[in-house]
Amino acid sequence: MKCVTTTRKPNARDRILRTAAQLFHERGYGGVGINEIIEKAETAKATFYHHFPTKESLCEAWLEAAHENSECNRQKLLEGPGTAIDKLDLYFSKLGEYLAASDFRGCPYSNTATVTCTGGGEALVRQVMDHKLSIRDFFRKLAMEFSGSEERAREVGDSLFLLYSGATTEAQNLRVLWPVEAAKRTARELCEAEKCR
Amino acid sequence: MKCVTTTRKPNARDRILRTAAQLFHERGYGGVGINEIIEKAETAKATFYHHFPTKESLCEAWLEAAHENSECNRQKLLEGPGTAIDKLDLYFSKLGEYLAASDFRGCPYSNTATVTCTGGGEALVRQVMDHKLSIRDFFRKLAMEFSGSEERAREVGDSLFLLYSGATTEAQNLRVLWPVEAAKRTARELCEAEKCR
DNA sequence: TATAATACAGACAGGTTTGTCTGTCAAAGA
DNA sequence: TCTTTGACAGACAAACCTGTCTGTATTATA
Repeated sequence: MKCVTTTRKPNARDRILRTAAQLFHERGYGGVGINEIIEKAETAKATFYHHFPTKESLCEAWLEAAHENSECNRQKLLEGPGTAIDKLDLYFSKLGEYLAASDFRGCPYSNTATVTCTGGGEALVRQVMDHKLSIRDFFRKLAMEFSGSEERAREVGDSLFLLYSGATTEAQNLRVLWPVEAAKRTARELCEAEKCR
Repeated sequence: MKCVTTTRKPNARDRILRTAAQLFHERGYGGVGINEIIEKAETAKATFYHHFPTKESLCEAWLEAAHENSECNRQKLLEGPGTAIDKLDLYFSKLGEYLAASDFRGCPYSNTATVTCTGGGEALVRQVMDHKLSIRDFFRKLAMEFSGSEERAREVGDSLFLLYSGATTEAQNLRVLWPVEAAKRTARELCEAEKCR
């Protein structure tokens, strides 16, 4: 029943998903068509629609895979060594590397949300929200390390979350890295101010 | 030569620009076609292309008009009464009202930038940058009021700018107002921390 | 060996998009 | 009065888009 181990060609579904991930990230969900995806993935249209009922379902699969990956990275960072400030520093450094490497394409979720706001896509909207709230939670957990109360940690976590989001957005708009550096610095200042509260 | 005073019908160009502004803001540049614009503006396609050589030029005109308006508002706020903290509070309050009133459509410039990243549009990219840098400057000027040095004002201004951007982005993604409230609170904390530095 | 699943190729439908073009009409100014 | 200008109507082209469909080939498993 399930398509478990049985595949004889290099797996068309994976090729499609990988190709779509790259193209969607580079040019956005609306900027890439099915035809280009299947062409670059070297597959047939019938094969595509065998694995994905619609283009939107491909988008969902892409965002879901990306979300699992990013959440795993945040989890590893949380569980790793170092203080919260160290981890924040590392997180923003990695963010800068990621943005520069992807030619300042910004956050795939935010970018997708701006395109799919109209025309149904309720599942996509939900996915974007879940991802964002997961990142918000990550910063909240970090803030727990140095904030007095849980309530205060929520506040500080939200501050860090906004700095992260703003840095990502404006690095994309301005195609520069200073927003990430500014966010990193502000985050550090925020944490230090919090410790002597 | 110039189209100065002479118009006999209620001015088709204005109608097109006004209609486009509304539709672009509601559904994004890529989500609205020429046909819908001219239909809702009750004009003809030939008239449209008489005033705007391309769809992109219409987008430029839209963003330019919006930029002038928003810059004027910021200037008035800067010149108005009250402390910098008062002005920041007011600014974020107005931002929340704006986002809620426009059904959390976020920043038109950022939204446009995600769509037009590919396919030329060098002028549009420049317009987005100019707008963003103008807002950055606004926060920098506010920070000058309570920051010790000009250098420090630049840093604090950037922090505020990122909070603003993050709040706008995440209010759009999550369709809620708390990011704006969190940004307002963090901005206030930042200012107060700066004063006793 | 037979079956079922996966893959391929590519035509096709029906819709959208931007932009061009032809031609008519009304009114302001020379 | 005549010319110019802006506006109107709408057909049309050419390119895209998503999704359907027919038909064939390969291969693992029952």
